[in-house]
Amino acid sequence: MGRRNDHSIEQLQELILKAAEKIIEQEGYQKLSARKISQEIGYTVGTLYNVFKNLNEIILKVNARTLINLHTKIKLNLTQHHNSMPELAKCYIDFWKSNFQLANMLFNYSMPKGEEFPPWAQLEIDKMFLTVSSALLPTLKNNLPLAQKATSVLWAGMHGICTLCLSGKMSIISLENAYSLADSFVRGYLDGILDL
Amino acid sequence: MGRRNDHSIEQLQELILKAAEKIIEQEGYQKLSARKISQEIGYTVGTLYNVFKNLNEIILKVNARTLINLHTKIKLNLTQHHNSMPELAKCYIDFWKSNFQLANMLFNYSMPKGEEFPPWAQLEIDKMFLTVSSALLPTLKNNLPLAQKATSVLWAGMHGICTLCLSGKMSIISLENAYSLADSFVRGYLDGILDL
DNA sequence: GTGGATATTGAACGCTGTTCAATATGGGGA
DNA sequence: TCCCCATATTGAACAGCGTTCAATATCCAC
Repeated sequence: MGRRNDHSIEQLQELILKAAEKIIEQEGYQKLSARKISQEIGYTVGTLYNVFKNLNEIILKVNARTLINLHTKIKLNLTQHHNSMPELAKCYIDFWKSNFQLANMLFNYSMPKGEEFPPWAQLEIDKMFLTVSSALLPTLKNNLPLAQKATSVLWAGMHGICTLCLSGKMSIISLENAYSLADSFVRGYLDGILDL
Repeated sequence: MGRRNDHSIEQLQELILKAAEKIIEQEGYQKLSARKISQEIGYTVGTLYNVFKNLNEIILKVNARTLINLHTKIKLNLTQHHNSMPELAKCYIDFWKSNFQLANMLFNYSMPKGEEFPPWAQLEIDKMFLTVSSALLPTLKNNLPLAQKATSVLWAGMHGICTLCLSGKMSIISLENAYSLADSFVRGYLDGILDL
């Protein structure tokens, strides 16, 4: 068709990422394909590769958006509920519930062999860790190493609960008791490490 | 080539599953392909489809083997260490470390849309749950509902720790402190729920 | 020895990510 | 106003994917 100039590169980026997110939420990230995206935005495959290096880069950018989205929700929840970890756990489950496919991709997508995780992604994750560990610090007698370890454990634990509950792989762990498990986990663990 | 009769169907099954496991451990399950398996075993693709319904079925059978393997290790560990949960946690991490790609597939592979998780897979998982919750029961004052919930939490938590540590996605949660996190988690949580 | 049963093949189909020469067009200069 | 060139856009091409199935080559019973 030749030159069209309907959209700037920035607009195309946004179109592509929005389309990718739509497809992922509808069909899962394994079903995402370059041709589907291009069809969705009314361009052909080639255009995607003018705007992004490849599909991997598109997925990374979508993950970055999901991550920032999650971080924003976490910060809001912490201020609203005065750094309550049980409340944060609920918030985390809610995020997984309403963004299951995107959250799934965020944590399960693995780089093609040879490629390295981009530093900005690590940085964003580290920032989120800092947000949580700071909120946790007062509860744990301002013991910083303990707060960091607890953050890791809480994070990994909530990740496990959400993954297993929402994937439906463990019949015993069903969605309805995700909240109940998370509550038992957060309260039990925080209570336990204060004793030890 | 026509009829060859080098191997019985059972032998072919074993050849295929062994080859699949080899490829998965080397390259990850996303890189598994029918043509790679067939090349590995010295047959052509068509033969795979005489023995198994499709690639999905092969993956499920590999997962079943991994699951049984894990269950065996768990049972052995529980008897060797007198139902110690911290020891079981170590055992679980070790299993993930030495079978990372297979464990990864076991927990992350999701069925093609429309297909349902086979009942025998659910059954095997439930059996493993029972093994752990039975071992946990005496520690928790023979409170069965509590033991079941605790098993779910411990399971999900260990799953999260292993996933995040071994995928290397969280720079803060590194492999070296997987054991340390797991220990804090198991001891802290079990101590905590006895208090609450 | 021969014929039928069947294990094995491999080409074919429609999908995938990615590349890149060809092309059609918007906009600046004359 | 017209034209030309820079370039945004295209779509055919390639290799690889899962899956199917008609053709085939071989084994085994008779």
